[in-house]
Amino acid sequence: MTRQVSIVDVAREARVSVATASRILSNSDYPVSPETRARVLEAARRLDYVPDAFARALVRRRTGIIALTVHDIADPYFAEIARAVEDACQADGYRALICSTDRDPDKEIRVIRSFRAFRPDGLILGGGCVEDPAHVENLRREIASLTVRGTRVVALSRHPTGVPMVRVDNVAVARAATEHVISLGHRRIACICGQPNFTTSTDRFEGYRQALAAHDIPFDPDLVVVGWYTWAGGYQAARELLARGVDFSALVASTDIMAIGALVALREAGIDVPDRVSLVSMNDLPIASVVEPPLTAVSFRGRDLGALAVRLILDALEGQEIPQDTVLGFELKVRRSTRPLTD
Amino acid sequence: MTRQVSIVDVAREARVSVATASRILSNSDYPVSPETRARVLEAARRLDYVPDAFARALVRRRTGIIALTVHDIADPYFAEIARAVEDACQADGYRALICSTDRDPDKEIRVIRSFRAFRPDGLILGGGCVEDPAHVENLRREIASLTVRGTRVVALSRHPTGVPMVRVDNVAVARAATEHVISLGHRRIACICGQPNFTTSTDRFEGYRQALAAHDIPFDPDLVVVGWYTWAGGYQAARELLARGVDFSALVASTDIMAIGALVALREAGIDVPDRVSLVSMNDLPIASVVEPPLTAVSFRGRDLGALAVRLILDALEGQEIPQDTVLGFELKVRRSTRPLTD
DNA sequence: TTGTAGGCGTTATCAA
DNA sequence: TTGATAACGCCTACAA
Repeated sequence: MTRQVSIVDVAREARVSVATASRILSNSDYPVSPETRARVLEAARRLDYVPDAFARALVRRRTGIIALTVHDIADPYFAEIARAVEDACQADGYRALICSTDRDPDKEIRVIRSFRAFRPDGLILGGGCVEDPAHVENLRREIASLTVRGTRVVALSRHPTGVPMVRVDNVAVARAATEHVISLGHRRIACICGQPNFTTSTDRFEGYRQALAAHDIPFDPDLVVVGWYTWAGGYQAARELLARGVDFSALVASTDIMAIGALVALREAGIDVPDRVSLVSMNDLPIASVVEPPLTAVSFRGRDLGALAVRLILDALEGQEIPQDTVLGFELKVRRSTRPLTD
Repeated sequence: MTRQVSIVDVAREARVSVATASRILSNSDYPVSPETRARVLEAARRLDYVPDAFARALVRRRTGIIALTVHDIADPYFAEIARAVEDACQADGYRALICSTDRDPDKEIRVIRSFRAFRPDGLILGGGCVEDPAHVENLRREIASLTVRGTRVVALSRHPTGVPMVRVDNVAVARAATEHVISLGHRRIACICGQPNFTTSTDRFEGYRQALAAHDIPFDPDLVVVGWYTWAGGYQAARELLARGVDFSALVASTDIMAIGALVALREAGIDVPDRVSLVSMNDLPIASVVEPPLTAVSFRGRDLGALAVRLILDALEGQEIPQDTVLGFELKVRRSTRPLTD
């Protein structure tokens, strides 16, 4: 294990001072003669020199790192976001540092705290936020100590901590999904929600309620069931719903993944989608259009959220003012999992 | 934007020297009196001190970073691996630095090169490798310059660069998949392969051929079709196969994702799975058991690969010798997408 | 048990 | 246009 080749080696090899070598190798705009430049570049190439990001960060007070928290990188929704963030970072010479929080408030705090050691230039909070005042306060404090050091923070969902947001309006998303089945004549509309207390869950539940209210459909708590944001969660939730023996002709699922789980449960129970139950979901991940039947879904692009968040962080780093709340659009994609209510 | 709180501040606050503060804060085993320790810890807490990972890495010559290349973090297979790597890292105080290469050799080189700036303690090559001699040589060189500096490298697939591997035997995996349908009486067995020249693709294709040969089934190139490792790739490939008008009663897909794409294409063409065509895939991601019909698949856990790779890297960092080739097992999961050949 | 001081690789400030 | 040199924040001999 040899010592790494440093700028000192390059300077010596090119017979210039470290200062000169640095000016060239860090492509500063400091004037330097073409011959020296060529000599240094050549020396660096010959020695296969790669600047040390750590040493550089130490003096520049810029790390080139954008940290990203997600609930679970193995969840396709967050994987997409991560990919978008990664791409946007790469395009600007930044690196993404990704960590999963498992929707665990304590872990979220730990993760962000451990990010602090890396003095990231930016932090993107990818997942929804637990709406517990104590947690929000902890989070706020943790974020503040990053902000103070210059880290720009952006959240990809409604966020009670007050950080700038890039997001979709999840209330509107869920309302659109619910109104779609209402427009098809459905009145007994069940709903699979995510775990309560998360911004995303409460917003989507709220959208469901708003849609019902807007059409004078009485709210029936028996039609609402809660589950984890996984396909197993959707499966379980649908089973619970069926076990209740309540009557419903449409089902609004909070995410594609849960919808797919619910689809399996319905199929197992011999309930045809869409003949007996219309199923509508949200997100519209690629998988949603591949299952049978392809899912009607309110579609929005997680990719765009991630990419834009990076964009805003880079802008902020340049000193620009960034908007407090950027709300992206969505679109209903009608496929074969929903149909008009008959009989 | 204030200056970050450094160990100097903590030392001053606790009225000790920086050295003493460091000894406590870096939990070295250097003896230090309980009172001083308490005072320093308290000061650190009060000041909300978090050691600077960059400064620390600079002097320790350990960064606590394990880099990971994947073909695409948004591909569920790699997302699982990433998650496993992340978890294993976190458990030991390491951080994962993840980058997608898009199966582009040039990008792979660029990514690894850019990793070098971070002097990672470990590098995991998550995806299959292009078997082009020139690329392998470039890769080998890039890897060598990391190794020289102490980075431990592990690949998660057969790797012509000679780095230690943690992998499944993809030849055997594909053979098992193919032999399963053979055992069901199928003889006209089509195959959807990944892009050629990748270790994974060639291995799985080889396994398919071996199985045929072992059962005296003639190899028919018309039954082999190539596609991208995406569901769209599987869809296209299946369409191409159908367009050829060749007769087949079983289809071996190289991955679950491709199998799902193929399933859609078959369904669109009015071909029932498994009644008219038996479909078998490899990997067995969660989604494989959720589609209709649930897929028969050769199952192995990407999670295990990732977790073990981290384990080996940490061992190597401790000075242990690590095995050159660790081959993990697999298992055939028979579900409803395959059935005996009738008539 | 504690403190002093040198150095990790880089950039930036100042002089030349 | 170039070159010394002092930081950046931390750890670790070596001294006390």
